[in-house]
Order: sequence, then structure tokens, then C-alpha cells
Amino acid sequence: MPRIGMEPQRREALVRATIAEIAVSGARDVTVARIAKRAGMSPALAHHYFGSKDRMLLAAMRRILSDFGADARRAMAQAETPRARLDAIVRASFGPDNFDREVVAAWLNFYVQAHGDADTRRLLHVYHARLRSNLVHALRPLTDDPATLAEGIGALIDGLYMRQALRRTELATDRSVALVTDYIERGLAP
Amino acid sequence: MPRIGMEPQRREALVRATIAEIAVSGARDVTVARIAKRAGMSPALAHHYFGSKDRMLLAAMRRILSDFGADARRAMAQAETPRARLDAIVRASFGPDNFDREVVAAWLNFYVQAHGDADTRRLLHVYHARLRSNLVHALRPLTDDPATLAEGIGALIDGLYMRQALRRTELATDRSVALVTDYIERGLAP
DNA sequence: TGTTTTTAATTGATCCGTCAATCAATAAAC
DNA sequence: GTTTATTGATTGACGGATCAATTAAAAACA
Repeated sequence: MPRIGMEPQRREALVRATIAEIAVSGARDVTVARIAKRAGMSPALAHHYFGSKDRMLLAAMRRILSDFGADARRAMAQAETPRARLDAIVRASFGPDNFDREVVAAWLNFYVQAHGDADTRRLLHVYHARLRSNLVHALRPLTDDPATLAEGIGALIDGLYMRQALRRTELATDRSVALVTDYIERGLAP
Repeated sequence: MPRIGMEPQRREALVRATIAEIAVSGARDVTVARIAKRAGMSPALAHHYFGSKDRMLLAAMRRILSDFGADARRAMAQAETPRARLDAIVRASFGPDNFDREVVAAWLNFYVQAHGDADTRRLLHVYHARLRSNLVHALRPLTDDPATLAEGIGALIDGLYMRQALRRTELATDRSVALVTDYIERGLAP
């Protein structure tokens, strides 16, 4: 019963399913069969649209990065002062969407995959570069060594992410934001 | 040509080979065959001594943790003041051994595996608890909220680790130590 | 309008490869 | 002669990918 024009929905469903499946199985054990089942189609169809499992994984990573980028842009849009822009970046980094268990798990696996796969690493460098650029831009009027502080902030965010991924306690978000905010404040003090 | 008393050497060789193999292939693609080959024996013998692949991986993680613990203990032994103890912890965290490409890769994969496997997670919690305990103990005489600062330090260390794992530039060690040290100093300032 | 051809969607069956794990057999050491 | 060390061969399972076949919509055509 093939309806026409299914491709966008199918791709969308597969991307979502890939992210969800990574969260429950880990990227190490994710299988095309399980992804396809969750997305409500046959494994063959998944291959039809994406060509290979690696492409599915990459599409999932790309989606997460693009969602994150959209969030960050939206949050920064309303910021007037440099200080407000900084807060916007931090809040976006720890926004509820990014802290969904699924997304955190995908990020974790993202890092590991980037260690071995060139395409993924390139994708990750784009994210790093964008975050660094945003931070440096916001920090430049406030300190004379924005690069160093930006690196620390980025690393702190990443580290808090990891810890979050390994706790089952909810609502560490506020705590994480507070830690980063505090780090920034102290970093800006003379 | 079986010599007697091989078990310890074989196990040692397998643990080393597992760590090395994780570094080049990633834990996702590591195979018993490759581990055994690198360790100079047949896959069957590897199974003979470890029973399963998971046990090999777990033994590798355990080794890394125990090496790290030994380093930390050694570094802290010579520290007299709380401040010196803090520096020792940080220096141990970023000691050359821990920053070997192999070990960093293993740590990365360790985190991911902990997300899905209970045994590994337990092992990781031991590490977290020990690090936190060391930090809090050293911080207590210096601040009235040692727990929060300890959490930030731990996350910063972890985050710097991850970034290190994804760059090919050498010598970020000094930079990482400097960032953490700076974080501590600012965190201890009123 | 009715008929035919093309195209997209979809899956069941299947192939090929790989990998963890097992087992039986051999060879030395005690 | 029993125990330990060791491996080649094999098994059983699983996973990614392919392909041929089926269904229905759309387009071309009569």
C-alpha cells in the first residue's frame, strides 16, 4: 500500500529512531533492524533511503547538532549585552532539549565515534568551532584573554554533560548552569 | 611448546593488548581475534584465560583505574599542605601516563560503556567517588563548600580529557593543568 | 474517459561476512 | 599419568546489505 511522497517522513522517522535507539542500546549495539522496527518499517527500506548504517548514524548526529545550533541562535537573538549573550549560550547548552536522556547518550557516542571516524570528527569540529566562536565573541568586550576562558567554559560544559549522562538523578540542569555561570563570573573578575 | 606458569604473563599481555586495541579500533570494533593477535596468542587462548570478551574489556578498564589510583596515591603521598594535595591530584589527573593516546581512548569508551553496562558503571562510580573524596578532603580546610567546587573540578577535568582525545595537537597537558589550577584558585578566592 | 506504462514504496528472502565461543587434539611439564 | 598450555577447526548466531517481487499511485496515452 505505497502512498506517494513518503521519503521525508521516512527519513525523519529513521533519524528519530536512530537517536532513540542509540540511547537505549548504545551506538555499539545499535542495529539497523532495531532502528527500522522502531521507525515502523523494514530494514530494507531503511537501507533504501540511507544507503548504509553509517549514513544513518551520521544523519542522527547532524540532526542533534542542527537542533542545538537552532536553539543557540534563538537564545542569542534576544540578547543585547555581551553578558546576556554569554548567559544565553550557557542556557542553550543546558537547555531541556539538549538534556534529554536520548540526546545526551547520542552526544556521548558522538564523541567516541569522532575519535575513529573522519566524517564525524569533522562534524564535531564544526560544533566546537561554532561554540568557541560564539563564546569568544561574547567574551571579547569583557576580558583580554577570551580564548582561554572560552576553552575552559567549553570543557566544563562538556564535562558536566558526561557526568549527567551517567547519573539517573533528574534536574541537575540548574546545578550545571550555576556551576558554569559561577565559573564565568570568577573568570571575568580581575 | 607449553611452558609452565604462563597464566600471569598471558593475562598481562591480554590486558595491555586490549587497551592498545581499543585505542586504534575503538571499543565498538575491537575483536577478540585482534586482541589475541596483538598479544601473540590464539583467540582460543584468550578465551581460555578470560572466559569472554566482556571480561577482557572490564579487566582493561580495571587496569586503567588501578594505574590511575596508584599514580594519584603516589603523588599525594608527598603532599604536606592541603594546597599541595590539590595540586598533586590535578597533576596526577593529567599525568603523562593518563594522557597517552591509548589510555585516553580507553577512558572515552569507558564512559560510553558505563552508560549501558551495570558492572562498568559501578567501576566508574568507584573512580568518581574516590576522586570526589580526595578533592573534598583536600578542599575542606580551604573553603566552606568543598562539594560544589569538587564537582566543578571533576567535570572540568573530564571535559578537558574529552577535548584532548579529539585533537592531534600534542602538549595540551600544561594548558589543561593551568586551566584547572586557575579554576581552583578562583574558586578558593572570596 | 478508459487503458497502459512508468515510477515510487515496500518487504520477504537471502547472501556473505564476521565474530564470539566451543571443542577436540597435541605437546610439554610435573 | 595427570595437569597445564596451546591451537586449528568448527559452530552457531547475527548483522549489514542486496535483490527480486509486489503494490499502488501517477503519468502518458488512446
